[in-house]
Amino acid sequence: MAELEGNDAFIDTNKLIFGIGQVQQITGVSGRQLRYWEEQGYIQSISQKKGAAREYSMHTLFFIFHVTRFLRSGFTLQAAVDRAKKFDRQLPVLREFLRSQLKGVDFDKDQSVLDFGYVDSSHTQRIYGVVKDGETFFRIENVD
DNA sequence: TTTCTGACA
DNA sequence: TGTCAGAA
Repeated sequence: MAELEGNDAFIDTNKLIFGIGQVQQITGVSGRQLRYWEEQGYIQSISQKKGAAREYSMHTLFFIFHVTRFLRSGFTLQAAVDRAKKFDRQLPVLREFLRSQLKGVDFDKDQSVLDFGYVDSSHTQRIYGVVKDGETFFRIENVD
């Protein structure tokens, strides 16, 4: 089982800035909408002063992307934003859990196996997450 | 050329 | 929300 490398970031994602034109191309949201959403307080641009060109953080870009997904699902703008915010709060938790609990990933011919380590402190069982044929499920195995 | 604000449909 | 005008 290969060990997972440390998660030290090589790129400071906080320095990845996007202009409104780039956001339009990437998310498909029009500049008119982006300005309106900001005016309504749904999104924020980096220090939006006077007539200066707006700049968006990568985090905001992701947020906008998620809002559009919920909009396509039929939610109102307000509801889509609420959903996106909720999703945003979940990400750090998911990342923390995976970073600390995922021990490694094995790739077999017909399946991928995620090693989540021991089930408890007794270290008698190990739990795996399996991805096979488009399905996902857990598997617990006794440790020799 | 791109973006900004304001305004009209 | 799209689009247009006039100004950075």
